[in-house]
Amino acid sequence: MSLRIALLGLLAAKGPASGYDLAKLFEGSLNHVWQAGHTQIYPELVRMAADGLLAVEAEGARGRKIYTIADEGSRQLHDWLADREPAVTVRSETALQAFLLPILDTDEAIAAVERVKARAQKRLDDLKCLPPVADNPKFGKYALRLGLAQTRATIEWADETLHALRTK
Amino acid sequence: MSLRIALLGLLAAKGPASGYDLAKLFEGSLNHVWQAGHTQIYPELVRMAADGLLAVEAEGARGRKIYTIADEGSRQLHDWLADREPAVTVRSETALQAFLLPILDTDEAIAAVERVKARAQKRLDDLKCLPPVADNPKFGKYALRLGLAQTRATIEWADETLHALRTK
DNA sequence: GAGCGCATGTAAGCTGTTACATGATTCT
DNA sequence: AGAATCATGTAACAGCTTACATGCGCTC
Repeated sequence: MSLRIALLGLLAAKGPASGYDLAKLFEGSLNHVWQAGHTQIYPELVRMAADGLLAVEAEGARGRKIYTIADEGSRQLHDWLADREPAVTVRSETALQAFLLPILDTDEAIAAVERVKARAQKRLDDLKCLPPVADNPKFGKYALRLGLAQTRATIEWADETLHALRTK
Repeated sequence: MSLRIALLGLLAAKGPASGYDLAKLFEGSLNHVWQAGHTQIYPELVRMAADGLLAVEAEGARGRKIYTIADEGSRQLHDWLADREPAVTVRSETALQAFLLPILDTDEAIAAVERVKARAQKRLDDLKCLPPVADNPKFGKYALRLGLAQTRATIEWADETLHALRTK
């Protein structure tokens, strides 16, 4: 379901696009928020068109199809954004490692937390140089700030945890 | 894979337990870190026993099986914790809503962010009264702090975003 | 015309969810 | 005795990943 919303959102932000375009856009903009590869995107677009959420605007060389958002698609996108209570299924390997940290002895635990910190640092850097979505700086702005805030929180947790591990 | 680790970790923390015990423990402790219901846990335990990660210590009334962690299980748990670079597949409906916020007009957007904030607030409260895992306060301590830090970051983001939306 | 990147797709397999099924104990 | 809840499971389906397949268009 959320994959549909993500695709509708990208089409709303960028206008008509092919599956390939959307897959690229996905990677460059939504990646820190939702993930999907082309193998998931292509068939989903077909289903969405069959369900009347998208229209095929044009068909070009080598089967390239340009999709546009249809009225029903806009409607569902808007309704989801305005009404949906977001589901909160957390599945974080990082948090799982944090949970089980006491199983390791101190120096192994320190190494593990250092790894978490390094990753978060890298992510922070990546987020800082994300390009705007379809030259439309509004889109993604709030999600970017949310990502930054949460990543900074992770780094602070790592520092605090390293300190606790080292002074015990 | 991570489900196995979570189950191994709980068995390491708590000692011998049945599938039902583990499902309850999961819900009460790991829920903010990883999710799994009994329909996923029961068959996984059977497979883990078949793979030699667990041993069936006893079989009681109505098919109740008590699992213990086997040496191979301990080994795999330790190796995963010590070596595994945690995968970072983010799939957050909240972040997706944040991403697409500009599609809504201002008052709808404000309402959506208010909802996010209320949920985060509730989660914060829930986290604060989590019981210790199997009377073992070490386990889950670090993950709890990580959850708190990230949830607080979300609340701060919501406040900042509400302010931005209201003064424009 | 050979090689490389572009662009689209299919298929098998794994993970996770929802719905259903069933017998055992405990409570009233 | 009947109802609730404990405890274990199965089956169908939805969502996602990995691996494979293929053909077009451009460049050298």
